[in-house]
This record gives sequence, C-alpha cells and structure tokens, in this order.
Amino acid sequence: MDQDEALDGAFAALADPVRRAIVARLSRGPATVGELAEPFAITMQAVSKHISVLESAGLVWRTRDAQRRPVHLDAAALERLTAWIDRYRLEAEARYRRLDDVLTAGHSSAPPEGAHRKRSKEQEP
Amino acid sequence: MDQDEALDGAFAALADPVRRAIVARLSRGPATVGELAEPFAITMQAVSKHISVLESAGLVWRTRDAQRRPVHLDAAALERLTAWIDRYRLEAEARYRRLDDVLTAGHSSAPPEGAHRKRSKEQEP
DNA sequence: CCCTTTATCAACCTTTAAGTTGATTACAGG
DNA sequence: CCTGTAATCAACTTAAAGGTTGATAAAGGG
Repeated sequence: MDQDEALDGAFAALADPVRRAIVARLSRGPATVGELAEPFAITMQAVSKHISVLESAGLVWRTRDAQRRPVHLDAAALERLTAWIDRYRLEAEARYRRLDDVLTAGHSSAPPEGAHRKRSKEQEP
Repeated sequence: MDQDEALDGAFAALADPVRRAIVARLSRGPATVGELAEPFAITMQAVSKHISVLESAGLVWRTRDAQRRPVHLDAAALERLTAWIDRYRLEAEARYRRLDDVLTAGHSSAPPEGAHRKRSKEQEP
C-alpha cells in the first residue's frame, strides 16, 4: 500500500516555501501557471515543475481552458495530512495530561503551558 | 522568527517514512535511539541522523539518562503544522461551499462528496 | 579499573530535487 | 493563415539528503 508514499509526497510538497505560497494562493480560488508564477523571481518553468510536484502529491489538480491550465487546490488532500498529524498529536497530548494528573495529584492549580517539559524526570543539558 | 524556515524543516522532516514512524512511536512515550532504531533495517547512525533532523525541525527534544539520550515528541510543534494546513484547507472548503450554494440554488438535495470537481465549469481531460 | 553499552562524529557515496536555458506544442484571434 | 501567448518538454548543473563504514566519546556495571 502506498499510503506511506502518498504522505511522503504530500509532506515533501509542503516542505518548500514556493509551493506553500502556491497552496495559500489557491485556497482563494483557481489560478493559471502564469498567475501563480508572477509573485516569484523564478522562471515559469520552475513554477510549472512545482505544480507538477503538488499534482503528483495529490494536493492540486488541473483543468483546461484554451491554452491555459488552471490549477485547483484539493482540500481533501490537506485534510488527510491533518488527520495523520492529529492522530499522534492527540495521543501525545493525552499522555501529557495523564502525566500532569499524576504529578499534580492533590494540588489545585492547573499546570501552565509546557509544564510537561519542566516536570520531566530527566534533566535538560 | 523565520516562520517559513520552521515550516520548511518540519514538513521536510515528516516527508520520510522512517521519521514518521519515529514520531508515531514517540506519541506513545519517550524512547532511546536504540529503541527507535530497532524496528528498522538501517544502522543506528542513520536513525541518529533522522532524530537530528526531527530535532532541528523542532518536532522532538532530547534529554539525558546516563549514556542514553531519550527522545521526546513535541506535540505543540505538530499543532503548528495542523494550524498552517487548516488555515488554507478551511478557506478552500468555505469557498467550495459557497460555490455549491450557488450551483444548487433552489434545489433540495445536498451535494455529494467531491461535488465541486464535477460541477466545475472547466472540463477534465 | 577496565570493558561494554549507547550514541555521536567524520568522511564518503549515490540519488534526487530545484533551478537554469533552449526548443516545442497547442490554441486563439486578427 | 500565421502570429503571439501559455505552458510543457528536454538536457544540464549544483546542492542536499539518506545511507554506509570506521573511529571516538561518555558513562556504568562487574
């Protein structure tokens, strides 16, 4: 199953400021390659490649309008990424909370943000 | 600071199946480098590098316990990633809904999943 | 004390990614 | 038509990423 490869591609696609800017722009609506390239100091060929990367990652899809190729954002693909992250984030946060419960047992004040670090048994460098 | 570079590093860090598996494991609690390396068919040095990548990305932090270096997941860093994605995902979804509202105006049935694609004005290949 | 465990440092190899320039395709409009 | 516009294809350069082996450092247990 290439569930893994899908995540590889999608996260890698977002690991580039140009591609993230393209995603941000597309969240407001479709745009052509030329429009997407305009804000950047790189060639349209380079932007075209970035779009191909986003498309291979399943984050965008292309249509056709004469010689233009409008690019569209796929929100569902973004949702799959947050789903992956949240699965582990929530698990970790639940664990923190259980730890804080134990460590603050019998006390009244709620632990401050980031308390888990300072309350850890191990020492920092 | 450089918001962009932080996202670069964090997304790039998750764009690797080994590092994602490490994150998944750490969501259940801290682990040593040796423990983290055990499931993989690569050397501990390679895993150590992966952990350095995750640490530079701010996704994990290390403590010290004798000659061991337990690694801990930073859930807040994961939260920053979902925050970035959701910002644009929600914007795009809101736009879809407005489009569907227009295109289904006066009709009673709710649009099916993925309707935005099929209802687009442009044609697919 | 030494020796074993745990992990990092260092040098190197190979593959891939981002960018460039130059040529080519596809389509619309005068 | 044929000209201009929009975008992709192709070949190449450079830099970085992921892996390896081998050596080194730091800390405890016998």
